[in-house]
Amino acid sequence: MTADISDTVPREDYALDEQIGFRLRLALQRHTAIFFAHMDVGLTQTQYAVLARLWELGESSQNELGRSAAIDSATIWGVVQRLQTAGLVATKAHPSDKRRRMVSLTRLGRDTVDAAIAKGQRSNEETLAPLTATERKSLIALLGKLSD
Amino acid sequence: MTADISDTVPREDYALDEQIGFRLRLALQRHTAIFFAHMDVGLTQTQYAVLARLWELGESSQNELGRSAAIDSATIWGVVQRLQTAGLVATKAHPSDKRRRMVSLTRLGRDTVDAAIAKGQRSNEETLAPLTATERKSLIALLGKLSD
DNA sequence: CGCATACCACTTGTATACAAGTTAATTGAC
DNA sequence: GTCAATTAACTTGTATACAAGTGGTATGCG
Repeated sequence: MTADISDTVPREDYALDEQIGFRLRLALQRHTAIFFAHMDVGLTQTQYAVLARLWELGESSQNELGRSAAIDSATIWGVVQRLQTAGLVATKAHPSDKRRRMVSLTRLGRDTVDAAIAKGQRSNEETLAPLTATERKSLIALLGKLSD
Repeated sequence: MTADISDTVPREDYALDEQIGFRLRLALQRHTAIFFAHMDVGLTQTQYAVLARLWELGESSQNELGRSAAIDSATIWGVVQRLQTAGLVATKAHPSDKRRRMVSLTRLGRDTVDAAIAKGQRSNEETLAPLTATERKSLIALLGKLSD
């Protein structure tokens, strides 16, 4: 009669600090602070992601754009609104599909994202600064496995 | 006269998909979905983190509790309010420091967190399922290096 | 063709997240 | 002991994030 090993493991050690959700939140939190410090143009990470995708994709519908940046349709609506108010994107009706709202970069949006991408890369570098090149690749790969 | 190598790297490859912030957001997003699927008691990740810390720390002041779970004072206020409304925590004045609001688990809160910790661990397992045991340790360690 | 199904934009409601600032209480330097 | 600096709780405002649902539009299948 041996006790189940699980009875001997102090549960409190695993309640929070070793949980992936908490660790991810801490890491993202630190990156968020670094990102804002670099992004003097006033873009949030979400807005940056949308502009970067738009820069890659060219014109696309609002929901399609949201999906490509992992932003649901309720959230992308507000993001596009604010980017439009800021003059960074323009919207127009789709020529044949009346449901679709096509979003594209304005000239100002292109200039902004041109500068922002360099800043995004620098914040990326700073966030990853504690890691070696090998560790960075490893981390990116492991995160990729989690969300693919 | 050779061109700078940086001029030849296609910038778009690094605009978003290879950036740590975006990867962290995707991974956390997937974990959030898994967490909610397991957490049938209606706790959010933040509420879970606060209850788990309270369970570890015992009674503590509101801001102290927030700091221990990496939640700023504006956010912890609302979290504690909602937990109190749900009857999971109780608050009282600090005996000597009139500024402090002491937060503690109620009996219901203890029972809830007892059950929730097991669910949190299962969601942790499911999120990490794509990784081997070695990879899991590696990921946790790398994330730790980013936010320590 | 006609209709069930799916999709798009949008809305509502709840819950973080964080900057910036207010008020009351405490503390440390002198 | 006094006062400047700090801290705790709270407030306001902005920006995600996501569930759930609405209404208009498109589409595929019988």
